[in-house]
Amino acid sequence: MPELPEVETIAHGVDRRVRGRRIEQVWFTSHRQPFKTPAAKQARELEGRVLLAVHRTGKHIVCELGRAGEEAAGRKRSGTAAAQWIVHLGMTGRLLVCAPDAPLEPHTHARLGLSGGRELRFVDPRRFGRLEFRDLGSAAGFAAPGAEPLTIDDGEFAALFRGRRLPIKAALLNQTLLAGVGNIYADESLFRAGIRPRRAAGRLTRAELERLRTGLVEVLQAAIRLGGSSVSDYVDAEGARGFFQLEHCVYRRTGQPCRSCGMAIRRIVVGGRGTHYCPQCQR
DNA sequence: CATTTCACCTGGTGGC
DNA sequence: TGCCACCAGGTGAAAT
Repeated sequence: MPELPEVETIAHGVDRRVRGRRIEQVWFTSHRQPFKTPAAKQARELEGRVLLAVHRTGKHIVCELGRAGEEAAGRKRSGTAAAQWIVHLGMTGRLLVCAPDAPLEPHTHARLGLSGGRELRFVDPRRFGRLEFRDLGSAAGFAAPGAEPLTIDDGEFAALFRGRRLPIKAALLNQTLLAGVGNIYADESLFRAGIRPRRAAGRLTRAELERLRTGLVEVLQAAIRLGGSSVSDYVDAEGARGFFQLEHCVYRRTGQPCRSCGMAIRRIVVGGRGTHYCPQCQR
């Protein structure tokens, strides 16, 4: 479900609600699929640690953790992290902060009981999400392989696609090139830049690449401002929907008139993913 | 190596 | 109402 703007919204919301809290109890209610680190090890490692900060890297949510037994840091200060809990939401994952007596939703795989009486819950019907624990004493901190779309400059952006023959749409989705772009924002940024999704990535002109980077940054920032896109069931850390789906120009608008020229939006398949574009505005 | 396809899961929707 | 095909915000392994 979530791409960069949705993950950013969730990470920020979780951070505000859990920063400085201690993880007092851990329940992992599923023992297959979502655990990149074995469930028992995660449960053992998480218990007693303080949540220092929560932030986004690519599509990953990174929870910075203090040492077990460390003093709760309070809401403002954040000490040096000793470990990380890394959450990837896959297609349908949700990370929620709620009251401990809130009804337990189906497919709740993890519950962290926090000091101050709230719970952090991981819910994921399709189980494409992943939970990982990292001890920073023995492993490096999490780093997404791809570049951050919000901060990369035009030169680096152009270099990502040089010599590549795959469709630009598929290249945008490749997380080892850019971290955080998914199906919605790939389609929306290509519309803003006036570029057909099937164009070979390495064949785009310098001017087109600049329009693409600018369009991508603008669409991601606009989506973050509106709390992300709620296409079906996406909600943020407190269960609120986003509103950027109302601003989509092409994504899931097959057959509807282009907001710019009125021509019917077309749907094709590129790289195995549903892809939407305006045949008039995108060349 | 670069690129494409498919499997992994469950649930919602729309046609008949 | 029921059944079925198709669709889905992601990724990584296997095949080409």
